[in-house]
Amino acid sequence: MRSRSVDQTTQSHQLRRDAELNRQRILKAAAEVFTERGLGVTLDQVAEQAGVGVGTVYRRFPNKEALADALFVDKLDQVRRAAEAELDNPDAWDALAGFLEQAVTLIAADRGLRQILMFATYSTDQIQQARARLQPFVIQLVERAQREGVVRADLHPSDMALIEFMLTVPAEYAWHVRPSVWRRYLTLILDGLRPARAAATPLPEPALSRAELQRVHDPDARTLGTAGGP
Amino acid sequence: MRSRSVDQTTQSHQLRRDAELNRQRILKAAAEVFTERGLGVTLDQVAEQAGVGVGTVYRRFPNKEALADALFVDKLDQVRRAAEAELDNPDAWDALAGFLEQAVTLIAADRGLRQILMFATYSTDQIQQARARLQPFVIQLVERAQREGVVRADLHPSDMALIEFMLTVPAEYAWHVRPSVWRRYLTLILDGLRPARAAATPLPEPALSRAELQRVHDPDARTLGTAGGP
Amino acid sequence: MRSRSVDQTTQSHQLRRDAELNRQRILKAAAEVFTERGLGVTLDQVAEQAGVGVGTVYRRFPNKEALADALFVDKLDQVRRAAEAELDNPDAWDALAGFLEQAVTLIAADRGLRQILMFATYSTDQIQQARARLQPFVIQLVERAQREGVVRADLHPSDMALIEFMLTVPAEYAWHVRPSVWRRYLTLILDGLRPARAAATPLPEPALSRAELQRVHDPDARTLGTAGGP
Amino acid sequence: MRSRSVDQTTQSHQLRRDAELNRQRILKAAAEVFTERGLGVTLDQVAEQAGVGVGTVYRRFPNKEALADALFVDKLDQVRRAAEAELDNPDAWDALAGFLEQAVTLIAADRGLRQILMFATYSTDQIQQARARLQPFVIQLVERAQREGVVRADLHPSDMALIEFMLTVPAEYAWHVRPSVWRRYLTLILDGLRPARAAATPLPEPALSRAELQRVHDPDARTLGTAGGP
DNA sequence: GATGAATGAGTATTCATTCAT
DNA sequence: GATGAATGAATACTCATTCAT
Repeated sequence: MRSRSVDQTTQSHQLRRDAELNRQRILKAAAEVFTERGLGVTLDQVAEQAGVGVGTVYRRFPNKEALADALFVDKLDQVRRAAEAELDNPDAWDALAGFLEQAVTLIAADRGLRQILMFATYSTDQIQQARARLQPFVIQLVERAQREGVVRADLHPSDMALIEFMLTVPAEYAWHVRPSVWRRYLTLILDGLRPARAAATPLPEPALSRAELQRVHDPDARTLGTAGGP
Repeated sequence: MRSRSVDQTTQSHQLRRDAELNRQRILKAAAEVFTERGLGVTLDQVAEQAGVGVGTVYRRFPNKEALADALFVDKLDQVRRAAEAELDNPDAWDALAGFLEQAVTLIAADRGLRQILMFATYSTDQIQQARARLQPFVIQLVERAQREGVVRADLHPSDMALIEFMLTVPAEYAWHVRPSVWRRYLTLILDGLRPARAAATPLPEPALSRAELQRVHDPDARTLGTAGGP
Repeated sequence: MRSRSVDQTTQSHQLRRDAELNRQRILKAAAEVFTERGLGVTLDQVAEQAGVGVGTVYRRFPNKEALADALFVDKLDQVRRAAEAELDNPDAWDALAGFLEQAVTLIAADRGLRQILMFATYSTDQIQQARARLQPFVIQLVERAQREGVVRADLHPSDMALIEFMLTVPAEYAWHVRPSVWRRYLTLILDGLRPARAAATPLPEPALSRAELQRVHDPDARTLGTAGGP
Repeated sequence: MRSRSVDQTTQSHQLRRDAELNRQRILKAAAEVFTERGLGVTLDQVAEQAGVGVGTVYRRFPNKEALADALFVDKLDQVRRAAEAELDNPDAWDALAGFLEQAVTLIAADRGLRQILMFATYSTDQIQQARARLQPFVIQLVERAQREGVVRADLHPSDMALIEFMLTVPAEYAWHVRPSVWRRYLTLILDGLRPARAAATPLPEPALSRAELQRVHDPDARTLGTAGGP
């Protein structure tokens, strides 16, 4: 039935299409408002942005967390595609480094996601599965580099995730003053990942200046109030 | 020192002392509950732990944020003392590395602080001043190491803070399963800080296992709900 | 009877039959879920149990209340049949007592109905009519008993309904610990209905024990929250 | 300290007095709105009636149920006083009957309470204690009557509560058309409580007329919607 | 100064009902 | 007719902050 690809005319499919459309709208809206204003936003705000009623959001996602998880799953799959693509890179080191860069680029662009990384439930089935889909590619990237001796031997594939998360910090921290500063620290870490090296790789970004440090947190965007930590 | 300087009526003296005592009690209580339960606790809880009324907390600190900032200032001063102490270390590299380790140890032990680092206002006068007090020591540590050629030349003193914050991530992330795992990443970064090196320093902690990754977020301790992000 | 009367296109005939089938399905489903979980269930749950969409429920019944009323009408008709049957009982007293017992048995078995009795609209036309259908039989039962002097003279037929409703209370109250305890109070009331009597009829059930009283309300089943009372 | 009765001047007492005053205001308001509109009212509505903020209500009572329980405890204590008073009645039967009448009068006057009787948690400590305070007096009333042979021998003290609850039904049912009709059924039950009797006691109220039956439920006051059953 | 009582805006979530497909 | 997606008003409860005592 579904294999007739383009032409789907049954009524129930019609409905599903509408519903799916709304689901996409909601995810898009959530990505937007989470990115702009962080996880603290109301699902009402998400609904408004999506142009649907709150009830609709709740019909698709049992609660805020589930919505955040869905976004996370989406992003994990994008990261997987990046890993997959880098496997084609003939240079094992470039592949690994390129993967990290792309992964952090994806994550660092999305403020909501950066928070999700710290707060989301990592035990959701959905997330477990997305993680499982990503894992093999990362393992290949790491093991190939180790086989070729271009990365330190004691690096473990699971370190990759932590490194990505760590690089999230400069991105979040300097979001308002210099969002790209995380590349400086990526270079630093990459230098740490080498088994041995003759010289330091020049850091690609200047450090945050004193002035930048002072403007680090945009007062408008901040709120500490009811912040329930993990 | 303070108890002798100015001559005032015993009455007001008493009051000042009481007030200061209360201030200390509140800070101590806040450190405790923030550490145990994160920034999400109510000020009523802080007040209760301190054995004072909420009103008293508000008399000492204009709002919750200011209290968090004060704790941060406290911690910055501890970090300063660590930096100061490491200046006596005859080995410039050991001094720098030792400082980083101590700094992260101080920060990583304190859950509330880890959250403050992501959420607190960094532009408070108090914080600016504490930062200013710390800065010269860090500069000395970095510059001495650079002078002796034991650290990469393009490291900037302000990088140190970002590195500390980054290492906060594995600490926070793996808090329930292996709080010490951040040392693994400290070693990695230290290797990255070297100007050149013949071999990789063995990583001191095993990577998070698959099982640990699954238990990363303690469901009891998590809450996303009204989490107001920065 | 209905299948023969009017001659219509098979089409519309079919539709009517389907519609009636659905109506029955919905009533059955409603009876089931109301009985199991009380009136608090959503109409979505009723629809699901019936295997139809919510929209279909609303096509058959203008709102939740109307559905409840329909169930009540159903039950009233069952009660009517009980009354009708008892008219054949040669003993006027036994007929009256037997009717009460059967009526309460019917009502007490159904949790949703017990709640409907407190909350439903009693002025619906449907209900008025069902009541009207029942009334003559009750009148006969009462008047025969009075004529034979086996029941107090000042009993009014309309008292019967109130007595049934009253007996609903022990049934609802002790639902989790001893659903049959209402028989104790039926006996008590029957003794009160006698014009005169030489002795008390032994009560058929023990009173609720202290332990039973404490378990009266099953914490799992209770909810007060948004309970909209009458 | 407190024994100095009238003159209390310590500050903390001052505050307690205010708080207690508000507590009383809230209880009074709750009794009023519960009585008028049933348990379905919002605590916001209770707060408004009391002239305080919702927060204040929640400061005194953790939730709606606790407030309802508190009212119930209050009422149980009034019932206890009624029982206590009736012990002085030289006629054992009159005492028992008088107690029932007073108890139902107290309960039937309060619509919220009638609902609480069906929905409240009966396992609260507060309620257990209030019940424990009442129990001995009821036992005395029943046992004295049994000793004197004026009540049926198999009546159990715990029956008294159920009888009161049962009589709540006509009160609730006929609330808008004839709130006093429950007396008719009290008489009936009292006749049932006698060990033997020569004649029926004339029922003190006429039965509900057909017209009254039709007006039984005030459409304004009804709501079925989210009614969560017990 | 200290207290803790009071406040009320704010939030996640539910569910009866409507309506486009 | 049937479906189930969409709606959004309504509700219980929290907590940072203020202020009377």
